[in-house]
Amino acid sequence: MNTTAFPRTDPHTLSDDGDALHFCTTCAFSQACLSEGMDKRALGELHVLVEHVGPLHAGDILFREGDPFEAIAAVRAGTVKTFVVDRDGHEHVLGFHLPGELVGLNAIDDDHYPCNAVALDTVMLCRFSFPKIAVLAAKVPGLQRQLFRLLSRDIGRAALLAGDWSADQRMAAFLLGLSRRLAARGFSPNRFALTMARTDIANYLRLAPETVSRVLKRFQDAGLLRVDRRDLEILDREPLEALAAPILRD
Amino acid sequence: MNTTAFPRTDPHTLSDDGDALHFCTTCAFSQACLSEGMDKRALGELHVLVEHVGPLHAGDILFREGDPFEAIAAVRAGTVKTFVVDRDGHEHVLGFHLPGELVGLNAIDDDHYPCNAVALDTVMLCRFSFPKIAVLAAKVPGLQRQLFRLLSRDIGRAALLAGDWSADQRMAAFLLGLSRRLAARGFSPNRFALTMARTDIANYLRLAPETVSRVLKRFQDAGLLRVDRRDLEILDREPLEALAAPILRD
DNA sequence: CGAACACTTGACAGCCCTCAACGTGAGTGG
DNA sequence: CCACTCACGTTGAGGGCTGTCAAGTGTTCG
Repeated sequence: MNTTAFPRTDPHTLSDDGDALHFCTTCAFSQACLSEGMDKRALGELHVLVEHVGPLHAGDILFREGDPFEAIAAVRAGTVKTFVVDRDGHEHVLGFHLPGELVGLNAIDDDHYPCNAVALDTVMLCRFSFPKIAVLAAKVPGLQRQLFRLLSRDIGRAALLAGDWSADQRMAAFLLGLSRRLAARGFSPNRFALTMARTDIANYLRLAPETVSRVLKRFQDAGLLRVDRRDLEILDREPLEALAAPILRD
Repeated sequence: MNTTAFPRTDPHTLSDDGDALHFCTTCAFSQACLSEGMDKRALGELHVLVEHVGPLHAGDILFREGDPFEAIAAVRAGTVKTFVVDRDGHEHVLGFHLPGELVGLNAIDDDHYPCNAVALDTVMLCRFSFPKIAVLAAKVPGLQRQLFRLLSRDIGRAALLAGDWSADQRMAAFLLGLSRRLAARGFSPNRFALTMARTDIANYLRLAPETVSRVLKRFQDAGLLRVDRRDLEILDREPLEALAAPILRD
C-alpha cells in the first residue's frame, strides 16, 4: 500500500466505454464533451484516450512531488488531497478534489508534479495523458476552451483563501465551498461527510487543529450546524453565508 | 484620467512590427515565439494580432472588475497592480505584474475580469485578443503549450503566499520574488525601485502598512538591505533567502 | 484488550492589528 | 523663494485572536 498508483497503468484499469458516457455527465469535461457543437468523432477520441483507474483506497498515493508529469485526472468518486511537505515536516494542503474536478493542472508548468496527491477514501479516476489531450484540444476548440477555463478557475480559487480572514470566516467559507461543489455534482448540499481529518482541514485553512475543533464546536453551539465526527449537517446557512461572503465574494 | 484605457483600442496604439521583435525578446511569449520549432508564418500571425498599447501613466486603469473579458496583455514596461475591493472598501492586492508578465489570465473562466488592473507607473503593453490567440494556439502547438504553462504557473504562484508565514518571511519572499523576476528580464537583482506604495505591499502580503514599515526598518537595521523611500538595495541576500526558503520552496 | 491515533478542551503567551500621533517629501500657489 | 497642504510613511502603546503546550477522552485496529 501507499505506492504510487497513478502514473503507471493500474491493473484494475477499465476501458468500458459504454459506462464512460454515464460517468462523464458529472465530470469536469462534461461541458466540452456534451456540448452541442462538439464533433462526434472528437468526442469518441476523448473517450478513447481516457483510462479508468481505481478503485484506490484511503492513503493510496496518486503521485508524489517531483514525479514526471504525464497525465491529469478527473475524480469520478471519492476525495483527493493535494499537499506539499516543507523541510520542517509540516504539511501544507493545497486543495481537496471532489468528484467531477481535476487533479494535476498545476504540474503543466515545469513537467513535474509540484505536490503530492493522495486518496482520502475510495477513489475512482479518469486519467488523461496530457500530451494526448493537448493534441486533441488543438483539433477541438471546445475542449481547448474548457481546459483554459479550468486552469483559469484554479488561479482564482487558489487566491481565495490567501486573505487574512478570521478562523470563523475561513471555516464558513470552507464548509460552504464544499457544500456548493457537492451540490453542483448532485450530492446533498446540507448533509455530507468530511472525508478529511481535522488536521487536513487545519493545514488547508492555515489554522491549528485545535482552532478547527473550537470553531466547529462554536458553530454547533450556535445552532449553525451539527457535527459528529466526520458527519456534518448544515442547519442554518444564513449566518455561514454572511461570514463567508467576503471570501467567496458573493 | 483614470478611465479604462485597455479594452478599447488606444489612440496611441502602434503597429510597428519591426520594433515588435525587439520588445518580444523579454515577453512572456518569447519562449513560444522564438523557439526553433515555431512556424515562421505562425510567428508572423502572432505579431500581427498584437496591439501595442501605451504609454499609460500611474493611476490609469487597464480594466475594472466585471468588465467583459476580451484580451490578455503582456507588460512591456512598468508595473501593473491587480486587485479587488471588498464591500468594506478594503483593497486586496492579487499581484504585481512586471515587464514580460501577463495580465488577465484569471478572466478566462467566466468571460469577465474578476479584478481591477491599474498602472503603478508608466506602462507599455502588448494586447492580445483572447479569441484570436486561442484560434492561433490551436494551430501552433508551441503557443498552446506556452499558454497552458503560463496558466499553470499562476496557479502555483497564487498558492505561495497563502501559508501562515510570519511578517518577516512574507517580506523576504516578496523582495526576493521581485528581485528574481526582475533579474530574469535583465534588470539588476540587487538594486530596484518599489513601484508600489507601502499600503499596496501590505494589502498584497496581508499585513498592516505599519508592519511593512517596521519589517523594512528591522531588515535595514540588521544590514540586510538599504531602503530610501521607493529605492531599495539588497545588501545581504543570505539571511533573506533563509527566511524566504520555506515560502519560495528552494 | 492494549496501543495508536484522532479529536477535544483548557491555560497561557506571542505576534500582529488597531488606534493614535508625528515626521517627511512633493506639488502648489502666493 | 517660501509657506501651505496633503498623501505617504514612520514610530509608539495597548489589546485581541490564534498558536503552542499540555492533558484528557473517545475510537479504531491489530
